[in-house]
Amino acid sequence: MSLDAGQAGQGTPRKRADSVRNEQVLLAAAAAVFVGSGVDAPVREIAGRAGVGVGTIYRHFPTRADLIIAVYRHQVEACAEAGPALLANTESPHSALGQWVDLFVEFLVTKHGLAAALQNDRDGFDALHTYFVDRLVPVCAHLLQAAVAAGEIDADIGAYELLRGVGNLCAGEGKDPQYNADRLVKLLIRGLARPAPRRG
Amino acid sequence: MSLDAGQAGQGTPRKRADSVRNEQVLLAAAAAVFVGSGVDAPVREIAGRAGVGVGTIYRHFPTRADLIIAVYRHQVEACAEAGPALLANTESPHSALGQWVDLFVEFLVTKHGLAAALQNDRDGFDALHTYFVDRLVPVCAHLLQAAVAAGEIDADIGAYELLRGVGNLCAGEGKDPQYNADRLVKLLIRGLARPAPRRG
DNA sequence: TGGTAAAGGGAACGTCGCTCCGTTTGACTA
DNA sequence: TAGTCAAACGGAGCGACGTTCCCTTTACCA
Repeated sequence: MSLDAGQAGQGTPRKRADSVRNEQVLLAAAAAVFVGSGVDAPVREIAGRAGVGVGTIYRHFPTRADLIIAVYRHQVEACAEAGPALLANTESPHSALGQWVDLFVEFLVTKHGLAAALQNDRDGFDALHTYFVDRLVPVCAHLLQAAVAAGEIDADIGAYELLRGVGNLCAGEGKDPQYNADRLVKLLIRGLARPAPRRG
Repeated sequence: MSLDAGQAGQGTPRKRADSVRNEQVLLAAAAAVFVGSGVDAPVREIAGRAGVGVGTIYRHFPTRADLIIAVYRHQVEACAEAGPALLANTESPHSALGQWVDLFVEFLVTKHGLAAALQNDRDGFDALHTYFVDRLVPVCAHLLQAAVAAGEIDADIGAYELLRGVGNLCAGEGKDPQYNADRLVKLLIRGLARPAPRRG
């Protein structure tokens, strides 16, 4: 096994600054391209958007699966961190929940691509899936809780249940032009809202 | 819908002889290549095996889905016709059943490829699927019946059930090197056999 | 048997994933 | 601060692919 990584700060911080910067840029570019063109998007498109050469991509992510996995973890993390941030910056918790679910839906594109890319590696996929569940369910639960506390929604749905439902709504998205998952998800979230007290 | 095909023999038999011959050759070649290299096999490989140019393939089957559908129908038909033939030419009906299931398994490669190629067209796929069931279940039932009549197997399994079971055993075949569907199918068929009467 | 439209064949084009290697650059040392 | 050097970069280039285009061949009918 190689302990070469230079984060423990033994004597020499190995990673060059431009390298770590490019890795971040690549993850962001790949995420955007996946959402726009699917996970089968050409490598050159990702490189172009990131403003780097294709060689750089292959240096950081030797296989397409490596790239997808990295984007996936990156997005799980970003999605998880966005939850509390949205809650803090948005007046209504229910609205924050809606915005957060939008992020979640975008991210599902990568997740579904991941499943296709890891057909061979059931174990690897399962590991990433439990990571995904463990990381995001609490965030969603937190948002739900806040909305309940604010009296905006009822407390009759669980976080896992909601995420699972949204995920299922997005299954097969993009295949059938008749089917628009986004719209259905929006409706679902709107349906969570407690009816406003009648005025009169 | 186009009724252009020239089989009703109005005035002029439109189709040229070499055209129909090449179409048959192409279907056979494509079927063989699909089994050997999967449904994503290069067009040139199919053309090469058929001994024709790539242009000829595109003339007959403008899209890959067209080709796969045609191979699929062709194989369903061939598989259906092979049932009675095997029964007539093989001493033991149970053995005939085994050989027939081998054909069926080969054919499943195309069927699974079909599902992938027709993601957009759920209706088209469903139509082909019911065609497949309607055509092959009776053939399988006939083989089972013969084996039962010969006292080689028990009558406790239905044709649909058996085909479904074989189909499920073959799901995901080729992805995981640990998993060999062929072997399991063989075991399943062998398991149908009635134990030979004890001697002694 | 000759004319003709259908069918065939395959070179050629554009795109893709991926590699390879000359060039650039960040980081460490003297 | 200047010099050194390995790590990182970029993109031309390779081989393989799907698809098209057009010239050649051929089966059919009068």
